Amino acid sequence: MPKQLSSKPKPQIARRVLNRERVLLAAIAIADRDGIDGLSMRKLGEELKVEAMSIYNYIANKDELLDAMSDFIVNTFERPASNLDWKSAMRQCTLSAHVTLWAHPWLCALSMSRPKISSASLAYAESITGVLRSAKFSNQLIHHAHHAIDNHLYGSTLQELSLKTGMQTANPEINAIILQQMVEKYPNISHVIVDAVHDHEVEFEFVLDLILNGLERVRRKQKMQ
Amino acid sequence: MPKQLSSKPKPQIARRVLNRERVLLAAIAIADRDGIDGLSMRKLGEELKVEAMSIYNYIANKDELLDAMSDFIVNTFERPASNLDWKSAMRQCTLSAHVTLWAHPWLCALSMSRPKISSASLAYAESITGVLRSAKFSNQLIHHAHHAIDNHLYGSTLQELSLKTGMQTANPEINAIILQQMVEKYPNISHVIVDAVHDHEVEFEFVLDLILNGLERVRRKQKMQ
DNA sequence: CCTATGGACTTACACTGTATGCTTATGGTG
DNA sequence: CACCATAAGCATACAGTGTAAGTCCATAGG
Repeated sequence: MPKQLSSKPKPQIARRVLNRERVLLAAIAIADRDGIDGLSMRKLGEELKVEAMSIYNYIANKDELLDAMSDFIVNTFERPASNLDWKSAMRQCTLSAHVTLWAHPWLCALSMSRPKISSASLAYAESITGVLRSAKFSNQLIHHAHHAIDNHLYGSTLQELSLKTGMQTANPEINAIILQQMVEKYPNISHVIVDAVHDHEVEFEFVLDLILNGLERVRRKQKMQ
Repeated sequence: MPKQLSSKPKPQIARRVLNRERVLLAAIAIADRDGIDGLSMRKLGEELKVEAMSIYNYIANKDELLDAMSDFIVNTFERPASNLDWKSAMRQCTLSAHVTLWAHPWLCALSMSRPKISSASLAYAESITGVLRSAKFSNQLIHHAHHAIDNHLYGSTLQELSLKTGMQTANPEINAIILQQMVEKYPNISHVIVDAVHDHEVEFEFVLDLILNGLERVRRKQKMQ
Protein backbone atom coordinates (compact mmCIF):
# COMPACT_ATOMS: atom_id res chain seq x y z
CA MET A 1 0.00 0.00 0.00
CA PRO A 2 2.01 2.93 -1.22
CA LYS A 3 1.58 6.08 0.78
CA GLN A 4 2.52 8.33 -2.10
CA LEU A 5 0.79 8.15 -5.45
CA SER A 6 4.01 9.03 -7.25
CA SER A 7 5.68 6.00 -8.75
CA LYS A 8 8.72 5.02 -6.74
CA PRO A 9 11.68 6.44 -8.62
CA LYS A 10 14.49 4.57 -6.96
CA PRO A 11 13.99 1.35 -5.06
CA GLN A 12 17.60 1.84 -4.04
CA ILE A 13 18.86 -1.01 -1.95
CA ALA A 14 21.59 -1.37 0.56
CA ARG A 15 25.17 -0.67 -0.41
CA ARG A 16 24.78 -1.34 -4.10
CA VAL A 17 28.20 -0.85 -5.62
CA LEU A 18 27.80 -3.43 -8.37
CA ASN A 19 25.29 -3.95 -11.16
CA ARG A 20 25.00 -6.35 -14.04
CA GLU A 21 26.20 -3.95 -16.68
CA ARG A 22 29.30 -2.96 -14.75
CA VAL A 23 30.12 -6.64 -14.33
CA LEU A 24 29.58 -7.29 -18.03
CA LEU A 25 31.67 -4.36 -19.24
CA ALA A 26 34.53 -5.23 -16.91
CA ALA A 27 34.45 -8.86 -18.05
CA ILE A 28 34.53 -7.79 -21.70
CA ALA A 29 37.40 -5.40 -21.00
CA ILE A 30 39.43 -8.18 -19.40
CA ALA A 31 38.66 -10.62 -22.21
CA ASP A 32 39.67 -8.03 -24.82
CA ARG A 33 42.89 -7.31 -22.98
CA ASP A 34 44.02 -10.70 -21.67
CA GLY A 35 42.07 -13.16 -23.77
CA ILE A 36 39.18 -15.32 -22.65
CA ASP A 37 41.48 -17.61 -20.65
CA GLY A 38 42.68 -14.60 -18.71
CA LEU A 39 39.19 -13.98 -17.42
CA SER A 40 38.74 -15.59 -14.02
CA MET A 41 36.19 -14.72 -11.40
CA ARG A 42 38.88 -13.58 -8.99
CA LYS A 43 40.49 -11.33 -11.57
CA LEU A 44 37.11 -9.92 -12.48
CA GLY A 45 36.51 -9.20 -8.81
CA GLU A 46 39.85 -7.45 -8.61
CA GLU A 47 38.97 -5.27 -11.61
CA LEU A 48 35.69 -4.33 -9.93
CA LYS A 49 37.37 -3.85 -6.54
CA VAL A 50 35.14 -6.49 -5.06
CA GLU A 51 35.51 -10.06 -3.87
CA ALA A 52 34.93 -12.73 -6.49
CA MET A 53 31.87 -14.19 -4.79
CA SER A 54 30.03 -10.87 -4.80
CA ILE A 55 29.69 -11.13 -8.55
CA TYR A 56 27.42 -14.12 -8.11
CA ASN A 57 24.70 -11.76 -6.90
CA TYR A 58 24.34 -10.66 -10.50
CA ILE A 59 25.09 -13.78 -12.51
CA ALA A 60 24.18 -17.40 -11.91
CA ASN A 61 27.54 -18.83 -12.92
CA LYS A 62 30.44 -18.23 -15.24
CA ASP A 63 28.75 -19.82 -18.23
CA GLU A 64 25.90 -17.38 -17.94
CA LEU A 65 28.42 -14.56 -17.76
CA LEU A 66 30.08 -15.72 -20.96
CA ASP A 67 26.71 -15.95 -22.69
CA ALA A 68 25.80 -12.46 -21.53
CA MET A 69 29.10 -11.09 -22.80
CA SER A 70 28.51 -12.64 -26.22
CA ASP A 71 24.99 -11.29 -26.34
CA PHE A 72 26.17 -7.84 -25.40
CA ILE A 73 28.49 -7.69 -28.41
CA VAL A 74 26.14 -9.41 -30.86
CA ASN A 75 23.52 -6.81 -30.02
CA THR A 76 25.86 -4.15 -31.36
CA PHE A 77 26.15 -5.84 -34.78
CA GLU A 78 25.17 -3.52 -37.58
CA ARG A 79 21.81 -4.56 -39.01
CA PRO A 80 21.35 -5.00 -42.77
CA ALA A 81 20.22 -1.77 -44.44
CA SER A 82 16.68 -1.91 -45.77
CA ASN A 83 17.27 0.50 -48.63
CA LEU A 84 19.77 -1.73 -50.43
CA ASP A 85 19.35 -4.81 -52.58
CA TRP A 86 19.74 -8.00 -50.58
CA LYS A 87 23.28 -8.71 -51.69
CA SER A 88 24.68 -5.29 -50.89
CA ALA A 89 22.85 -5.26 -47.57
CA MET A 90 24.17 -8.66 -46.56
CA ARG A 91 27.64 -7.83 -47.78
CA GLN A 92 27.78 -4.63 -45.80
CA CYS A 93 26.47 -5.94 -42.49
CA THR A 94 28.62 -9.06 -42.70
CA LEU A 95 31.77 -7.03 -43.28
CA SER A 96 30.79 -4.81 -40.38
CA ALA A 97 30.29 -7.81 -38.12
CA HIS A 98 33.66 -9.08 -39.28
CA VAL A 99 35.30 -5.91 -37.95
CA THR A 100 33.45 -6.22 -34.67
CA LEU A 101 34.62 -9.81 -34.26
CA TRP A 102 38.21 -8.70 -34.73
CA ALA A 103 37.73 -6.15 -31.97
CA HIS A 104 36.70 -8.92 -29.57
CA PRO A 105 38.85 -11.90 -30.52
CA TRP A 106 37.31 -14.13 -27.86
CA LEU A 107 33.81 -13.87 -29.27
CA CYS A 108 34.18 -16.20 -32.25
CA ALA A 109 35.32 -19.27 -30.36
CA LEU A 110 32.77 -18.60 -27.67
CA SER A 111 29.81 -18.27 -30.02
CA MET A 112 30.80 -21.26 -32.07
CA SER A 113 31.48 -23.66 -29.25
CA ARG A 114 28.18 -23.10 -27.46
CA PRO A 115 24.71 -23.38 -28.98
CA LYS A 116 23.55 -19.95 -29.98
CA ILE A 117 19.86 -19.70 -29.52
CA SER A 118 20.35 -16.55 -27.50
CA SER A 119 17.94 -13.67 -27.99
CA ALA A 120 20.76 -11.54 -29.38
CA SER A 121 21.60 -14.04 -32.10
CA LEU A 122 17.93 -14.58 -32.84
CA ALA A 123 17.32 -10.86 -33.19
CA TYR A 124 20.17 -10.57 -35.65
CA ALA A 125 18.98 -13.66 -37.52
CA GLU A 126 15.51 -12.16 -37.63
CA SER A 127 16.71 -9.02 -39.39
CA ILE A 128 18.68 -11.04 -41.91
CA THR A 129 15.77 -13.35 -42.56
CA GLY A 130 13.63 -10.30 -43.19
CA VAL A 131 15.99 -9.06 -45.89
CA LEU A 132 16.09 -12.43 -47.62
CA ARG A 133 12.32 -12.80 -47.51
CA SER A 134 11.92 -9.39 -49.10
CA ALA A 135 14.21 -10.57 -51.86
CA LYS A 136 11.82 -13.47 -52.49
CA PHE A 137 14.17 -16.23 -51.42
CA SER A 138 12.45 -19.56 -50.91
CA ASN A 139 12.24 -20.62 -47.28
CA GLN A 140 14.65 -23.44 -47.88
CA LEU A 141 17.12 -21.14 -49.56
CA ILE A 142 16.86 -18.61 -46.73
CA HIS A 143 17.85 -21.35 -44.36
CA HIS A 144 20.80 -22.36 -46.50
CA ALA A 145 21.86 -18.77 -47.08
CA HIS A 146 21.76 -17.90 -43.41
CA HIS A 147 23.79 -20.94 -42.56
CA ALA A 148 26.36 -20.29 -45.27
CA ILE A 149 26.91 -16.62 -44.46
CA ASP A 150 26.85 -17.02 -40.72
CA ASN A 151 29.28 -19.86 -40.87
CA HIS A 152 31.65 -17.99 -43.13
CA LEU A 153 31.54 -15.00 -40.80
CA TYR A 154 32.37 -16.89 -37.62
CA GLY A 155 34.45 -19.67 -39.11
CA SER A 156 36.75 -17.57 -41.27
CA THR A 157 37.25 -14.96 -38.60
CA LEU A 158 38.11 -17.59 -36.03
CA GLN A 159 40.70 -19.08 -38.34
CA GLU A 160 42.16 -15.66 -39.09
CA LEU A 161 42.44 -14.90 -35.40
CA SER A 162 44.00 -18.19 -34.40
CA LEU A 163 46.46 -17.84 -37.24
CA LYS A 164 47.32 -14.35 -36.06
CA THR A 165 48.11 -15.44 -32.51
CA GLY A 166 50.00 -18.40 -33.97
CA MET A 167 52.24 -16.02 -35.88
CA GLN A 168 52.75 -13.82 -32.84
CA THR A 169 53.71 -16.76 -30.67
CA ALA A 170 56.03 -18.38 -33.17
CA ASN A 171 59.74 -17.79 -33.06
CA PRO A 172 60.92 -16.18 -36.32
CA GLU A 173 64.19 -18.12 -36.21
CA ILE A 174 62.34 -21.41 -35.97
CA ASN A 175 59.96 -20.20 -38.65
CA ALA A 176 62.88 -19.85 -41.04
CA ILE A 177 63.97 -23.42 -40.40
CA ILE A 178 60.45 -24.66 -40.89
CA LEU A 179 60.19 -22.77 -44.17
CA GLN A 180 63.38 -24.49 -45.33
CA GLN A 181 61.99 -27.93 -44.54
CA MET A 182 58.69 -27.00 -46.13
CA VAL A 183 60.21 -26.71 -49.58
CA GLU A 184 61.31 -30.33 -49.40
CA LYS A 185 58.36 -31.89 -47.65
CA TYR A 186 55.57 -29.78 -49.11
CA PRO A 187 56.55 -28.75 -52.63
CA ASN A 188 53.02 -27.85 -53.70
CA ILE A 189 52.35 -25.57 -50.76
CA SER A 190 55.76 -23.97 -51.09
CA HIS A 191 55.18 -23.28 -54.74
CA VAL A 192 51.80 -21.68 -54.12
CA ILE A 193 52.64 -19.77 -50.99
CA VAL A 194 55.33 -17.51 -52.42
CA ASP A 195 53.28 -15.39 -54.78
CA ALA A 196 49.84 -15.63 -53.24
CA VAL A 197 48.71 -12.50 -51.47
CA HIS A 198 47.85 -13.09 -47.83
CA ASP A 199 45.35 -10.50 -46.71
CA HIS A 200 42.57 -11.42 -44.31
CA GLU A 201 40.24 -8.81 -45.62
CA VAL A 202 40.71 -9.69 -49.29
CA GLU A 203 40.40 -13.39 -48.49
CA PHE A 204 37.28 -12.87 -46.41
CA GLU A 205 35.59 -10.75 -49.06
CA PHE A 206 36.51 -13.14 -51.84
CA VAL A 207 34.82 -16.11 -50.22
CA LEU A 208 31.91 -13.96 -49.08
CA ASP A 209 31.31 -12.85 -52.66
CA LEU A 210 31.67 -16.44 -53.83
CA ILE A 211 28.83 -17.37 -51.51
CA LEU A 212 26.65 -14.35 -52.21
CA ASN A 213 27.00 -14.73 -55.98
CA GLY A 214 26.23 -18.41 -55.73
CA LEU A 215 23.12 -17.68 -53.73
CA GLU A 216 22.00 -15.03 -56.20
CA ARG A 217 22.38 -17.54 -59.01
CA VAL A 218 20.27 -20.13 -57.20
CA ARG A 219 17.68 -17.49 -56.38
CA ARG A 220 17.29 -16.46 -59.99
CA LYS A 221 17.03 -20.08 -61.11
CA GLN A 222 14.25 -20.66 -58.57
CA LYS A 223 12.33 -17.56 -59.69
CA MET A 224 12.25 -18.81 -63.29
CA GLN A 225 10.53 -22.02 -62.38
CA MET B 1 82.55 -47.43 -27.98
CA PRO B 2 80.22 -50.24 -29.02
CA LYS B 3 81.65 -53.67 -28.54
CA GLN B 4 79.35 -55.29 -31.07
CA LEU B 5 79.15 -54.09 -34.63
CA SER B 6 75.51 -55.08 -34.88
CA SER B 7 73.19 -52.09 -34.55
CA LYS B 8 71.40 -52.20 -31.24
CA PRO B 9 67.94 -53.47 -32.05
CA LYS B 10 66.09 -52.62 -28.88
CA PRO B 11 67.32 -50.05 -26.42
CA GLN B 12 64.54 -51.39 -24.22
CA ILE B 13 64.34 -49.53 -20.97
CA ALA B 14 63.14 -50.28 -17.52
CA ARG B 15 59.55 -51.14 -16.73
CA ARG B 16 57.92 -49.66 -19.80
CA VAL B 17 54.18 -50.10 -19.40
CA LEU B 18 53.23 -46.90 -21.23
CA ASN B 19 54.03 -45.53 -24.65
CA ARG B 20 53.01 -42.48 -26.59
CA GLU B 21 50.46 -44.23 -28.77
CA ARG B 22 48.71 -45.85 -25.84
CA VAL B 23 48.46 -42.44 -24.17
CA LEU B 24 47.13 -40.87 -27.34
CA LEU B 25 44.52 -43.53 -28.00
CA ALA B 26 43.28 -43.44 -24.42
CA ALA B 27 43.04 -39.65 -24.52
CA ILE B 28 41.07 -39.79 -27.76
CA ALA B 29 38.77 -42.44 -26.32
CA ILE B 30 38.02 -40.28 -23.28
CA ALA B 31 37.45 -37.18 -25.40
CA ASP B 32 35.09 -39.10 -27.70
CA ARG B 33 33.19 -40.45 -24.71
CA ASP B 34 33.12 -37.56 -22.24
CA GLY B 35 33.94 -34.55 -24.37
CA ILE B 36 37.14 -32.56 -24.38
CA ASP B 37 36.33 -30.98 -21.00
CA GLY B 38 36.03 -34.45 -19.53
CA LEU B 39 39.64 -35.15 -20.36
CA SER B 40 41.86 -34.43 -17.36
CA MET B 41 45.31 -35.77 -16.71
CA ARG B 42 44.12 -37.62 -13.62
CA LYS B 43 41.28 -39.24 -15.52
CA LEU B 44 43.63 -40.18 -18.32
CA GLY B 45 45.94 -41.75 -15.73
CA GLU B 46 43.02 -43.69 -14.32
CA GLU B 47 42.15 -44.99 -17.79
CA LEU B 48 45.74 -46.10 -18.28
CA LYS B 49 45.97 -47.52 -14.73
CA VAL B 50 48.82 -45.19 -13.98
CA GLU B 51 49.37 -42.06 -11.94
CA ALA B 52 48.75 -38.81 -13.77
CA MET B 53 52.35 -37.63 -13.53
CA SER B 54 53.68 -40.71 -15.30
CA ILE B 55 52.10 -39.51 -18.49
CA TYR B 56 54.48 -36.58 -18.55
CA ASN B 57 57.26 -38.97 -19.49
CA TYR B 58 55.66 -39.14 -22.93
CA ILE B 59 54.24 -35.66 -23.46
CA ALA B 60 55.60 -32.26 -22.53
CA ASN B 61 52.30 -30.84 -21.31
CA LYS B 62 48.59 -31.03 -21.93
CA ASP B 63 48.66 -28.64 -24.86
CA GLU B 64 51.07 -30.90 -26.68
CA LEU B 65 48.80 -33.83 -25.93
CA LEU B 66 45.85 -32.02 -27.46
CA ASP B 67 47.90 -31.16 -30.55
CA ALA B 68 49.01 -34.76 -30.89
CA MET B 69 45.43 -35.98 -30.60
CA SER B 70 44.35 -33.63 -33.38
CA ASP B 71 47.23 -34.68 -35.58
CA PHE B 72 46.42 -38.32 -35.04
CA ILE B 73 42.91 -37.88 -36.41
CA VAL B 74 43.82 -35.46 -39.19
CA ASN B 75 46.33 -38.01 -40.46
CA THR B 76 43.44 -40.42 -41.02
CA PHE B 77 41.61 -37.96 -43.30
CA GLU B 78 40.88 -39.47 -46.69
CA ARG B 79 43.13 -37.90 -49.32
CA PRO B 80 41.66 -36.53 -52.57
CA ALA B 81 41.55 -39.18 -55.28
CA SER B 82 43.94 -38.49 -58.15
CA ASN B 83 41.81 -40.17 -60.81
CA LEU B 84 38.90 -37.74 -60.49
CA ASP B 85 38.40 -34.19 -61.73
CA TRP B 86 39.33 -31.63 -59.11
CA LYS B 87 35.74 -30.89 -58.07
CA SER B 88 34.71 -34.49 -57.53
CA ALA B 89 37.95 -35.21 -55.71
CA MET B 90 37.57 -32.24 -53.40
CA ARG B 91 33.90 -32.98 -52.84
CA GLN B 92 34.58 -36.57 -51.91
CA CYS B 93 37.45 -36.02 -49.51
CA THR B 94 35.71 -33.08 -47.85
CA LEU B 95 32.57 -35.11 -47.24
CA SER B 96 34.71 -37.90 -45.86
CA ALA B 97 36.49 -35.51 -43.50
CA HIS B 98 33.08 -34.23 -42.46
CA VAL B 99 32.13 -37.70 -41.31
CA THR B 100 35.40 -38.09 -39.43
CA LEU B 101 34.85 -34.79 -37.64
CA TRP B 102 31.43 -35.97 -36.48
CA ALA B 103 33.05 -39.08 -35.05
CA HIS B 104 35.34 -36.92 -32.91
CA PRO B 105 33.21 -33.94 -31.90
CA TRP B 106 36.02 -32.31 -29.93
CA LEU B 107 38.33 -32.01 -32.92
CA CYS B 108 36.67 -29.05 -34.65
CA ALA B 109 36.86 -26.63 -31.77
CA LEU B 110 40.37 -27.75 -30.97
CA SER B 111 41.71 -27.32 -34.50
CA MET B 112 40.05 -23.98 -34.97
CA SER B 113 41.05 -22.39 -31.71
CA ARG B 114 44.74 -23.14 -32.02
CA PRO B 115 46.96 -22.30 -34.98
CA LYS B 116 47.23 -25.33 -37.21
CA ILE B 117 50.63 -25.43 -38.75
CA SER B 118 51.00 -29.00 -37.59
CA SER B 119 52.63 -31.50 -39.90
CA ALA B 120 49.35 -33.42 -40.16
CA SER B 121 47.43 -30.38 -41.39
CA LEU B 122 50.25 -29.44 -43.72
CA ALA B 123 50.35 -32.91 -45.22
CA TYR B 124 46.63 -32.78 -45.89
CA ALA B 125 46.93 -29.28 -47.31
CA GLU B 126 49.76 -30.46 -49.51
CA SER B 127 47.63 -33.15 -51.10
CA ILE B 128 44.80 -30.71 -51.72
CA THR B 129 47.13 -28.13 -53.17
CA GLY B 130 48.44 -30.78 -55.50
CA VAL B 131 44.97 -31.49 -56.86
CA LEU B 132 44.24 -27.81 -57.42
CA ARG B 133 47.58 -27.23 -59.14
CA SER B 134 46.88 -30.13 -61.50
CA ALA B 135 43.59 -28.46 -62.33
CA LYS B 136 45.52 -25.35 -63.36
CA PHE B 137 44.24 -23.09 -60.62
CA SER B 138 46.22 -19.89 -60.27
CA ASN B 139 48.29 -19.72 -57.11
CA GLN B 140 46.12 -17.00 -55.69
CA LEU B 141 42.97 -18.98 -56.40
CA ILE B 142 44.44 -22.09 -54.80
CA HIS B 143 44.98 -20.09 -51.67
CA HIS B 144 41.42 -18.78 -51.70
CA ALA B 145 39.99 -22.18 -52.50
CA HIS B 146 41.87 -23.91 -49.75
CA HIS B 147 40.74 -21.29 -47.27
CA ALA B 148 37.13 -21.44 -48.39
CA ILE B 149 36.81 -25.22 -48.33
CA ASP B 150 38.79 -25.75 -45.16
CA ASN B 151 36.82 -23.11 -43.36
CA HIS B 152 33.51 -24.53 -44.49
CA LEU B 153 34.56 -27.98 -43.35
CA TYR B 154 35.59 -26.98 -39.84
CA GLY B 155 33.22 -24.06 -39.36
CA SER B 156 30.03 -25.72 -40.48
CA THR B 157 30.75 -28.93 -38.65
CA LEU B 158 31.49 -27.05 -35.45
CA GLN B 159 28.20 -25.22 -35.72
CA GLU B 160 26.33 -28.43 -36.42
CA LEU B 161 27.89 -30.09 -33.40
CA SER B 162 27.27 -27.24 -30.99
CA LEU B 163 23.69 -27.07 -32.19
CA LYS B 164 23.32 -30.80 -31.64
CA THR B 165 24.51 -30.65 -28.04
CA GLY B 166 22.33 -27.58 -27.55
CA MET B 167 19.28 -29.57 -28.59
CA GLN B 168 20.24 -32.47 -26.35
CA THR B 169 20.73 -30.21 -23.35
CA ALA B 170 17.58 -28.18 -23.84
CA ASN B 171 14.39 -29.04 -21.99
CA PRO B 172 11.63 -29.91 -24.50
CA GLU B 173 9.01 -28.26 -22.30
CA ILE B 174 10.93 -25.00 -22.27
CA ASN B 175 11.52 -25.40 -25.99
CA ALA B 176 7.77 -25.35 -26.57
CA ILE B 177 7.40 -22.10 -24.63
CA ILE B 178 10.26 -20.56 -26.54
CA LEU B 179 8.70 -21.59 -29.83
CA GLN B 180 5.48 -19.85 -28.76
CA GLN B 181 7.32 -16.63 -28.00
CA MET B 182 9.27 -16.95 -31.20
CA VAL B 183 6.20 -16.48 -33.34
CA GLU B 184 5.60 -13.10 -31.75
CA LYS B 185 9.13 -11.82 -31.43
CA TYR B 186 10.65 -13.32 -34.54
CA PRO B 187 7.96 -13.52 -37.22
CA ASN B 188 10.41 -13.91 -40.10
CA ILE B 189 12.32 -16.76 -38.55
CA SER B 190 9.11 -18.47 -37.50
CA HIS B 191 7.74 -18.22 -41.00
CA VAL B 192 10.84 -19.68 -42.56
CA ILE B 193 11.57 -22.34 -40.00
CA VAL B 194 8.40 -24.36 -40.39
CA ASP B 195 8.82 -25.71 -43.88
CA ALA B 196 12.59 -25.63 -44.27
CA VAL B 197 14.24 -29.01 -44.12
CA HIS B 198 16.85 -29.25 -41.40
CA ASP B 199 19.38 -31.83 -42.37
CA HIS B 200 23.05 -31.33 -41.58
CA GLU B 201 24.23 -33.40 -44.46
CA VAL B 202 22.03 -31.68 -47.04
CA GLU B 203 22.95 -28.29 -45.66
CA PHE B 204 26.64 -29.08 -45.63
CA GLU B 205 26.62 -30.38 -49.19
CA PHE B 206 24.59 -27.45 -50.46
CA VAL B 207 27.07 -24.85 -49.25
CA LEU B 208 30.00 -27.02 -50.30
CA ASP B 209 28.63 -27.19 -53.83
CA LEU B 210 27.97 -23.46 -53.74
CA ILE B 211 31.66 -22.92 -53.02
CA LEU B 212 32.96 -25.55 -55.44
CA ASN B 213 30.80 -24.30 -58.29
CA GLY B 214 31.82 -20.72 -57.56
CA LEU B 215 35.48 -21.72 -57.67
CA GLU B 216 35.01 -23.61 -60.93
CA ARG B 217 33.43 -20.52 -62.45
CA VAL B 218 36.34 -18.31 -61.39
CA ARG B 219 38.80 -20.90 -62.64
CA ARG B 220 37.21 -20.98 -66.10
CA LYS B 221 37.16 -17.21 -66.26
CA GLN B 222 40.86 -17.09 -65.42
CA LYS B 223 41.72 -19.68 -68.07
CA MET B 224 40.04 -17.60 -70.76
CA GLN B 225 42.19 -14.60 -70.12
C1' DC C 1 14.96 4.22 16.53
C1' DC C 2 14.58 -0.64 15.37
C1' DT C 3 14.74 -4.30 12.45
C1' DA C 4 14.44 -7.00 8.17
C1' DT C 5 16.80 -7.31 3.95
C1' DG C 6 20.06 -8.29 0.80
C1' DG C 7 24.75 -7.12 -0.96
C1' DA C 8 29.44 -7.88 0.05
C1' DC C 9 32.74 -10.81 2.40
C1' DT C 10 35.00 -15.09 4.28
C1' DT C 11 35.90 -19.59 4.34
C1' DA C 12 36.11 -23.97 2.39
C1' DC C 13 35.93 -27.71 -1.05
C1' DA C 14 36.67 -30.25 -5.04
C1' DC C 15 38.83 -29.78 -9.02
C1' DT C 16 42.59 -28.46 -12.49
C1' DG C 17 47.78 -28.71 -14.58
C1' DT C 18 52.26 -29.64 -13.32
C1' DA C 19 57.11 -28.83 -10.59
C1' DT C 20 59.83 -31.40 -7.68
C1' DG C 21 61.94 -35.21 -5.55
C1' DC C 22 61.66 -40.21 -4.40
C1' DT C 23 61.43 -45.23 -5.32
C1' DT C 24 62.38 -49.10 -7.78
C1' DA C 25 62.74 -52.32 -11.76
C1' DT C 26 65.66 -53.09 -15.28
C1' DG C 27 69.67 -53.59 -18.98
C1' DG C 28 74.44 -53.03 -19.67
C1' DT C 29 78.99 -53.55 -17.96
C1' DG C 30 82.96 -55.12 -15.18
C1' DC D 1 77.24 -62.89 -11.03
C1' DA D 2 77.15 -58.40 -8.86
C1' DC D 3 76.84 -53.80 -9.42
C1' DC D 4 74.88 -49.46 -10.68
C1' DA D 5 73.38 -45.81 -13.70
C1' DT D 6 69.14 -44.84 -15.74
C1' DA D 7 64.63 -43.70 -16.36
C1' DA D 8 59.67 -45.17 -15.64
C1' DG D 9 56.41 -44.66 -12.54
C1' DC D 10 54.84 -42.66 -7.90
C1' DA D 11 53.81 -39.37 -4.07
C1' DT D 12 53.55 -34.98 -2.53
C1' DA D 13 52.71 -30.25 -3.00
C1' DC D 14 51.39 -25.77 -4.91
C1' DA D 15 49.01 -22.27 -7.21
C1' DG D 16 45.19 -21.75 -9.74
C1' DT D 17 40.14 -22.56 -10.98
C1' DG D 18 34.63 -22.22 -10.15
C1' DT D 19 31.44 -21.93 -6.62
C1' DA D 20 28.53 -23.68 -2.22
C1' DA D 21 27.62 -22.15 2.38
C1' DG D 22 27.59 -19.15 6.12
C1' DT D 23 28.69 -14.52 8.24
C1' DC D 24 28.47 -9.65 8.71
C1' DC D 25 26.70 -5.17 8.38
C1' DA D 26 24.91 -0.76 5.91
C1' DT D 27 20.89 0.74 4.72
C1' DA D 28 15.60 1.49 3.77
C1' DG D 29 11.00 1.03 5.64
C1' DG D 30 8.03 0.92 9.35
